[in-house]
Amino acid sequence: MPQDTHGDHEAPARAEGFNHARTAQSVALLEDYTEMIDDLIHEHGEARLTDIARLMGVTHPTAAKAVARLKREGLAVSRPYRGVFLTEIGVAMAARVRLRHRVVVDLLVAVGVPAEAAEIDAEGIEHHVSDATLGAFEAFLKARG
Amino acid sequence: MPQDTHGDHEAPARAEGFNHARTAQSVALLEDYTEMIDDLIHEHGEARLTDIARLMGVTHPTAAKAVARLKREGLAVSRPYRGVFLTEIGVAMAARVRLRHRVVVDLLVAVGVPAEAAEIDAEGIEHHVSDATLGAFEAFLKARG
DNA sequence: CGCCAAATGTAGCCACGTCTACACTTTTGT
DNA sequence: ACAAAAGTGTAGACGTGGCTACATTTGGCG
Ligand SMILES: [Mn+2]
Ligand SMILES: [Mn+2]
Ligand SMILES: [Mn+2]
Ligand SMILES: [Mn+2]
Repeated sequence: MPQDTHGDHEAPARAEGFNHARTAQSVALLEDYTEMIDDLIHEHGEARLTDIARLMGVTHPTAAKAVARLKREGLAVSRPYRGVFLTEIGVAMAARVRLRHRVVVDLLVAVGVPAEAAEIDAEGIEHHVSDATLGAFEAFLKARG
Repeated sequence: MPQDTHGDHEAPARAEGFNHARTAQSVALLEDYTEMIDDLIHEHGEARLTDIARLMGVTHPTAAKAVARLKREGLAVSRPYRGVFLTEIGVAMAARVRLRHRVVVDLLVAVGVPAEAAEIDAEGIEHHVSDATLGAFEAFLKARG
């Protein structure tokens, strides 16, 4: 993972995209989990670890470690054997991530990608869409009606 | 990384996108390095480890490990203290990856993303673009002239 | 030719994300 | 109320991708 001691100090222009991609990847997991937890809370009133794990397609210890990282980074809170909840920051991230996810799917569909492929690919693509790109996507979609 | 023992055996539909993204990420590094090595060979006749490292934005031991993985997976060959070369499979991957990279950048630009952001974001996005999506991108671009 | 700088190899550290296996707690059902 | 089932915690293993530090080889140059 991007242990990111610094690394960027004199990277050639060519390397910029790679460094960005590495950074994006390191937050992708946080984004997916916060969005998922937010979804579960809205749908079932709480986010149980088992449900998180099942829907993320991982085993429960993997989800537990992810939640531990969310807590460490101030995005979530939880007490032993109880559900997981998002902090204010976590909720904000979830909202941002959900919007971007939807925009990406819509953009893909708008340019002709089949809905099913759009959903699947968007799950990975979304984490690499910068604000500039997101803005362009929104403008493109708006100009389409 | 996707240690992928199997995992997918009874994943709910919701998890499919996440599993795909994890798999894509596990080959992203191979794709970027093969493309870079191919670039260097075309530009300088050979791909030296130091150049690979510098252009990828990592230290040379990191690049060395990546090359070791490329060799292990049958994508590259090299002898100690000499340059790195791609196998037939490696060359094929590089060609495929380069095409997809270009199509992604073109698509982004076509929908209004600034060129600079398009280049940077494409470096991450490309690895999550399925064949179906790539085909749709190409069709969209063609229909634009 | 021989030396020195640059390139490459290698060892070893760390953080992460995944898993299995097992321990413990909570909930459920009779 | 208690036993069984389900959920959760935790330890430990593994592969990966970063890094630093140091050893070795190559190659160019005086
Ligand atoms: Mn995602
Ligand atoms: Mn998403
Ligand atoms: Mn890339
Ligand atoms: Mn690329």
